Amino acid sequence: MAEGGGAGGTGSGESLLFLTDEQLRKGIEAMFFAYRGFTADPDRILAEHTYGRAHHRALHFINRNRGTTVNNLLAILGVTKQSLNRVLRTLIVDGLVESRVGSRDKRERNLYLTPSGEELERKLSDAQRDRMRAAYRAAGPEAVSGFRQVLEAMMEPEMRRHFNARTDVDA
Amino acid sequence: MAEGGGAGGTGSGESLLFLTDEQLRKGIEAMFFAYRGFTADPDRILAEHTYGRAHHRALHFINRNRGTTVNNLLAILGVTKQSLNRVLRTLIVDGLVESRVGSRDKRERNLYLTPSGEELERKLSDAQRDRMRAAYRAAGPEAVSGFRQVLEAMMEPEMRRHFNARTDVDA
DNA sequence: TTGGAATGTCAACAAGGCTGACTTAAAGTA
DNA sequence: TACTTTAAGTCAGCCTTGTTGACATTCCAA
Repeated sequence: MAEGGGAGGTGSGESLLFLTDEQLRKGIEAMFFAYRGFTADPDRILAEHTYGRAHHRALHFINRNRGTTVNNLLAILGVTKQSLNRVLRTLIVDGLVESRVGSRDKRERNLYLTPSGEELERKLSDAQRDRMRAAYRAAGPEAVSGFRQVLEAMMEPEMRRHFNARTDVDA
Repeated sequence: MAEGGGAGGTGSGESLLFLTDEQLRKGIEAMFFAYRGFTADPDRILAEHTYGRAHHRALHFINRNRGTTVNNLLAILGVTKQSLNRVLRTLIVDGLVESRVGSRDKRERNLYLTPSGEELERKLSDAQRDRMRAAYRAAGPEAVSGFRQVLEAMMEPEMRRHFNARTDVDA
């Protein structure tokens, strides 16, 4: 199965045969429907807290890049600072995120989750990981590898950089 | 690789070993970053037309299910009728979508793309398929199969039904 | 003929994007 | 030292797209 399906290939593994319009459109729809499933569980939890997806994203990436600066978070999330700031402010006021003045550069703010911030992040993350785990199990390890390869190839180069960047910078 | 990695398995192919917290979190981030890439090209085109993603989705699914009813579209898109109606109205006024009274049931409206609706749909779709094609090529046919399997497993059952439903109902 | 289904519309609201302008503080530089 | 740049935060206003709730119309079917 790995190489020669049968018909098409010239032998160099180009395999253009499966890239039909229909195949590509099905891939597009798969992304659309799957993304809805992907966000469904966290969305339900967030609604109980009057938070939205934007809060989830902030919590997620602060947790993954502890001590990250606002500017770095901006680059990862790809939104304007006004938009992020609105979300960040509520998280800070609600005591889920702590903003510490940078030690090296005092203009910067380093962001951390507080214990209750970690608690909500874990709750959201648990729900999302449960679904991801179930999907991975259903599809099997080989499928997971392919899944990751296609997703990575689909990213904008700038985002791929962030994706592959070392988490847990801390410094 | 498909079966015995080495360590973990009891032999019954459970393969729990790769489902670490880190693996799952990377999968989550991959979905996030990839979805941004997935929508980036159509978004740029839509901005020129003062349309948004909601318009794109409507055009896409009307094109795929020609003659679909509003109710069916509602179920596929998973939004309220008021929300869809706002988008649909602008597309009808702008002459991209035609709404015909149902012949069997005159309460229903069957939706079709007009020639200019098809033109915009194709433009958006071309851009999105180009990226999908590039990702598929970069990852290879086996990866594509895995990609599709994981995405399908991630959908809500209701959405999976729509995903697997026959397109081009027309009737 | 009456009830319910499908559609459409109005109003009001919220989340979360955006732009633009501006302030403050710190750091870098000429 | 004086000027410029950078990081962060804020205010105001706008847009899209989602939500509820109320209500009118049409028309099928019991």
